[in-house]
Amino acid sequence: MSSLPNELNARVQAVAGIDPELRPATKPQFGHFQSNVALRLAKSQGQPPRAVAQRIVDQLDVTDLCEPLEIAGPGFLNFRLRSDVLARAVTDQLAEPAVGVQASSRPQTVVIDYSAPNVAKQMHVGHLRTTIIGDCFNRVLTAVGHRVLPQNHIGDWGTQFGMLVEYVLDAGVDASQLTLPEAEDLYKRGSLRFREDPEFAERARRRVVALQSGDEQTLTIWRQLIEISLTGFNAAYDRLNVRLTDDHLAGESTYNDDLASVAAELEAGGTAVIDQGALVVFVEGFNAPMIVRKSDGGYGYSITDLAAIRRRVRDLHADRIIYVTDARQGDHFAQVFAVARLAGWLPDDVIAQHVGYGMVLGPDGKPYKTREGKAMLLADLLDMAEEQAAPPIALAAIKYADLSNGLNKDYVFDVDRMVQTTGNTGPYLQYAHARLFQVLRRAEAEGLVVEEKIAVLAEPAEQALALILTRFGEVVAEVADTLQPHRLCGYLYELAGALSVFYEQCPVLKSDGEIRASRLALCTLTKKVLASGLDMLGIEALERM
RNA sequence: GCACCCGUGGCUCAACGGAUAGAGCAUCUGACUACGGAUCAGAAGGUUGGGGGUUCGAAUCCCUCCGGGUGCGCCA
Repeated sequence: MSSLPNELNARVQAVAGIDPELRPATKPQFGHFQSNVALRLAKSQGQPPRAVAQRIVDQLDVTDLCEPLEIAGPGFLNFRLRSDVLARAVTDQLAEPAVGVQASSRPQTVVIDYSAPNVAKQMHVGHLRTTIIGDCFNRVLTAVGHRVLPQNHIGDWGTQFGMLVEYVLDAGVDASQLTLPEAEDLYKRGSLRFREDPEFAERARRRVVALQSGDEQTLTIWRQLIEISLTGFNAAYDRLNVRLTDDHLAGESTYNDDLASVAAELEAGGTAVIDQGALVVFVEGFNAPMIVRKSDGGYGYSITDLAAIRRRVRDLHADRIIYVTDARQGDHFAQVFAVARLAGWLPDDVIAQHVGYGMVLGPDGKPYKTREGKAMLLADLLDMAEEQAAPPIALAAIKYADLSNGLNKDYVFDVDRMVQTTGNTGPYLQYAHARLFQVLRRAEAEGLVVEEKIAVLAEPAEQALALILTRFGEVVAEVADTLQPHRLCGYLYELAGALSVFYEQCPVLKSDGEIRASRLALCTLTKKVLASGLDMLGIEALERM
């Protein structure tokens, strides 16, 4: 079924001839929806905007949906829905299991590449963002009916593992018994020794060869390092309450066996050429070529991304591939996509997009570092927040702070601000939900039957709330399309605000009859929409706080 | 040198080319012993970094300058 705004939009379009671009009214006195269609038509029709507007109003019959139309200002059309129409809309919405979220008319297979921590290293601030954002995309896209395939492209391959394995053997430790922080410590000590001890460096290089040629002892230690890293990662994912599991692992090593054929295919097709001893692809618009194979015969980092694209399209049948990484990798991915298109691995009908996020800044407005200048650990950030609030609230605070700003912007990690229960914060939304839960629980305890019908919508506060509720589906669809979670955040915040006003002005339990029944149903719908929206953000809708 | 991102009240952020640029925090004033006051109502606070241009209309698009950040062959 089409939503009310869509229905209205279509009817106005039928009369006006162009898309009226119906939008929620910017102010209450402008009604519920506004259109500037007359302003846009005025020039081509050679008439004053208000005259054009009048002509549209004369020809338009929407009396079954709206109050009489108004022409305002320079020629805006203002629409106000009839309260019975609005009441029916929210009643219908309440009856839907998805409370207004529509399944996409064109379901896709969507690969989302996110999180991607490095083996033998703990997760840090950067991983916090990619993991939270990727998880949100996963939830939103799943909610609108797409088949989502998360891909955790962990850093489990590369020359550094030669060094690490060699150091583990030297130190005589049992890699299977390490914790992740201990492994990271070994990694750091190994790197140091690699730089200072030429003899060790030479052995480490030979160890890389052993790893690549499948030496059993080397592989065993390598696998143990991965295993203990996964234990650490999964603990972090549990704590973050994100949906990533081992099923979504597809680390760099996954594509190892593909690299030779990727390089060969590029070279055979003439896409890649030898330049200064390296196999590279020159792409128009980039001032440096993409390195496919280095002059020493090793592969560059981009080739793994190419191999991954090839598989994601060929084997996973992706219609859309989304990369959630640091904004600084924007150029890199633009180039990888361009090469993949040239090579034919990324057909025109498959969307590939890089969603770059900004940095997390410390209180000083600079990239968040520890006192020693290292990247802040993810676990430490969570600890800081949990000093200020209970874990589910602290987590909501962090996630909401991350998702409620434009993704491409840097943001300041200010714990005190994020855990506030007032203003545009995660806890404020949780509070709104908990309040509703309590009201409904009391209603139940008092033996009130919560009817699933909103019959009366007389008060402005009720109407305002109902109107916002009906917009839920389109907001979710928009976020699925534009990948801008802050729009969903803004919507939910607006909803919670309208709820507070309603709650203040319209007694629920203290009213009675049809009014009470309607208000209880309105509360039920609001609670469901809040819970659904919060869930898409990866935030737990608490019943009590 | 080339490219990308950002610049909006004291602070943190919104605004799909449309009406008087919206919220929150902080500040000030209020709200029935209050269905959860972890709330709500109100006040004050703006030349949207500067300057040009396009448009009936620009925070938004174009040009230019300033300021901050980032990326640009063999690290990922």
